Amino acid sequence: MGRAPCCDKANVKKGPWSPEEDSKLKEFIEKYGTGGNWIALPQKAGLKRCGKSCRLRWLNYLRPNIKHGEFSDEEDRIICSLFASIGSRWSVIAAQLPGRTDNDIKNYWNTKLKKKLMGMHMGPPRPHNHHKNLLRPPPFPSSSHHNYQNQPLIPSEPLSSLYKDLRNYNRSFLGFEVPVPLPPQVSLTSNNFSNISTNSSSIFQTLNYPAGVKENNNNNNLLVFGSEGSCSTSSDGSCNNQISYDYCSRSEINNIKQEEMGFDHQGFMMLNYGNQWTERPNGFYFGSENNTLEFTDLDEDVKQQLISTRSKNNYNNNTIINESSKSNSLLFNVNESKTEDDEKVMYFY
DNA sequence: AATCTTGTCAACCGCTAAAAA
DNA sequence: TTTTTTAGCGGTTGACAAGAT
Repeated sequence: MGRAPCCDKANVKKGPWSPEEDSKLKEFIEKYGTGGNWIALPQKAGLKRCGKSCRLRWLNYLRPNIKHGEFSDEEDRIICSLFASIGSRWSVIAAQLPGRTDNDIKNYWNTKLKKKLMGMHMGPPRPHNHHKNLLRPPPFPSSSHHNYQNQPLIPSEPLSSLYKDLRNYNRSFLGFEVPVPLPPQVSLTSNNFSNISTNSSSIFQTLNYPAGVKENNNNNNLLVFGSEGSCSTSSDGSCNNQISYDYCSRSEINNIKQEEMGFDHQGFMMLNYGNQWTERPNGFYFGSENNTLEFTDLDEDVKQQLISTRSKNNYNNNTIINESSKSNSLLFNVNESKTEDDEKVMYFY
């Protein structure tokens, strides 16, 4: 037989914590610690709460050195960089931000940061009926009681050439062209993945270049970051918002059709140019020139996590790789570059 | 002023891997 | 070895606040 049940589910309090409960929990843990056993703790501390609830309350709110309030630009940058590289692994991201909890970062990303980035790339609404049949409202947030139907999701001028191309395919695409130089001589397999940490300084680049990508110095790559626009709508009207990205060459884009992609896209973008978050010629930017997240700056355990995640994947040519089986995680749609003459284009949806 | 819409965030839910019996 | 629970994680909910109409 297994363990005894943790608590009498019918007899535990739920909902917001009172100040009295908070002080009971805080005092108990400060005096006796958790003892590595959250299940036994509430009874010992005189709380009618589930151990799980106590743990969450302590970790997210009561424990010392928790930072509340505004996130700094530096924190924004780290969150965005890591999210771009590893997706919604909030605990890993939180490990890089002392005093911040995974819950906090998750909430911040979902309610503010995502929109903040979006806002940087969305200009004023176009004239009435312009591209009426093409543009869609933003797909997030997923919460069913929100209604974004009337908000514009239209890029600033000039539209990227890619966007114009894709109009021909009647796709709902919002993206921007950005020069993203490829690192020199990236030629990866799952076996030598770890080698790249010495070749490429930015984790953004380090983790995104698929196997077989060759050197490219024309600085004409595209990185787009955002949400899936096809937005499978459930019965209650909510959307599943999947952040994902694509990598492919421009010649592939010119031939691509919506059905072949499997989904259409709406996106916003962050980019990394010359190993730095940098300004785009038309004026929008994220981060600053001397303010980049280096792979080598990361904790060893984070590096290992990133590497092991990547190593699990199969890098055969022209395969679609799911980075994680969990919902709302990054979806890798990796297409091998065809020739060295192709312009390499990286999309980040 | 009343009502409706949208934003925020603490807390809960459900899943998975690991641990315990 | 099998069964059951726990710990930890990420996704989602819902109460409340703030803003818009």
